[in-house]
Amino acid sequence: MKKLLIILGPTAVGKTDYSIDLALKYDSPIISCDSRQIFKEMSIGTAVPDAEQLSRVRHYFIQDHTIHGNYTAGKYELECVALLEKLFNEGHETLVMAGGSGFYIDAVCNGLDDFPPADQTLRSQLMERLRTEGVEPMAAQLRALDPESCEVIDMANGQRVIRALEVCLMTGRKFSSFKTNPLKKRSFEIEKIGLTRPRDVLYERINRRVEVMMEQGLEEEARSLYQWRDLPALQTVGYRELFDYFDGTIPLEEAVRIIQRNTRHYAKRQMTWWGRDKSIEWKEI
RNA sequence: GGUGUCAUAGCUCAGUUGGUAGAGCAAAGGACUGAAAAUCCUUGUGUCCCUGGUUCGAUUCCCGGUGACACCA
Repeated sequence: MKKLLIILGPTAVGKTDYSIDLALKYDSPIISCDSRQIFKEMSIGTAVPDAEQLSRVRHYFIQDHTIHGNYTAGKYELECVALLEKLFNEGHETLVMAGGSGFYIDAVCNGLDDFPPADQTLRSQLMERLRTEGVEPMAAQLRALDPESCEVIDMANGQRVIRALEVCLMTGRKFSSFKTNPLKKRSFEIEKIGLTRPRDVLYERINRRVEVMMEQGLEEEARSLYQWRDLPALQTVGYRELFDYFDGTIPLEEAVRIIQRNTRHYAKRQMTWWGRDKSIEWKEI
């Protein structure tokens, strides 16, 4: 049986080096599963593998999409599963996947339901409403259209309410009616290995890595992307904080400190996401 | 050596006219179906430096320690 070996873990834990060793061992390319390293416009702040690492193993989904294309987990599921099928058909027995985007990993492992993708015009209208009216009126509208959803989704979460509302409005069907949780059958076996480190060690690595990013020129990279700051792809730790600095809202030192803190928070959220996945075999490195 | 000030959460500090305490920052826990590095929810973690005294009761007042800082020698 063909096998997909997934290396996951919080940011800065050391997935890149670990997965390269593993890929060499299995003579596999690395299929990245990272919602930000996928963008070609970003590199320092997303900590993509460096040229030397990329030359040792063929990588997929590293800097091969644009921030202007509103990429989503749904697209990733389609593209990634298609790629996996192709590579397995070419003869690979084991394929190595590595990344920290839990939602993307689950999309590949279990599949997403067949919700319609967002309509950008409607999406921006709803976002504008959220900005001006707040969540409550929109939550009330959703409650009227789809009471079942209100039981399940967090009605204080503007993003979730918008998404559910937009599906209801687009299709005339209840958002909840799409949600059937059918585990999609994959033609390969899946093994998940979670890399972990003691919390204090991980936080130390994160703090240090942010400093290194600054030395490598993160500020310049962010400046070159400043004009696109409103794109979803740029709602990313390491960039937004510098955008605030460019605005003059906060001093540079403060921005760096907040990048470090937000990265720590992000790592913690990743661990929470994986906490309930009992199929992960954890390894302290 | 002398005098003075201070000692409270991980950090910086507030406060209790004596009834065992709260802000900011940091942190912890959780949710998650096409923005997911996003978005949202919840939570105060404490020998109030240590002995002893006064008191029904001391983190608070008093004596004595210890430590830090400042000034004077």
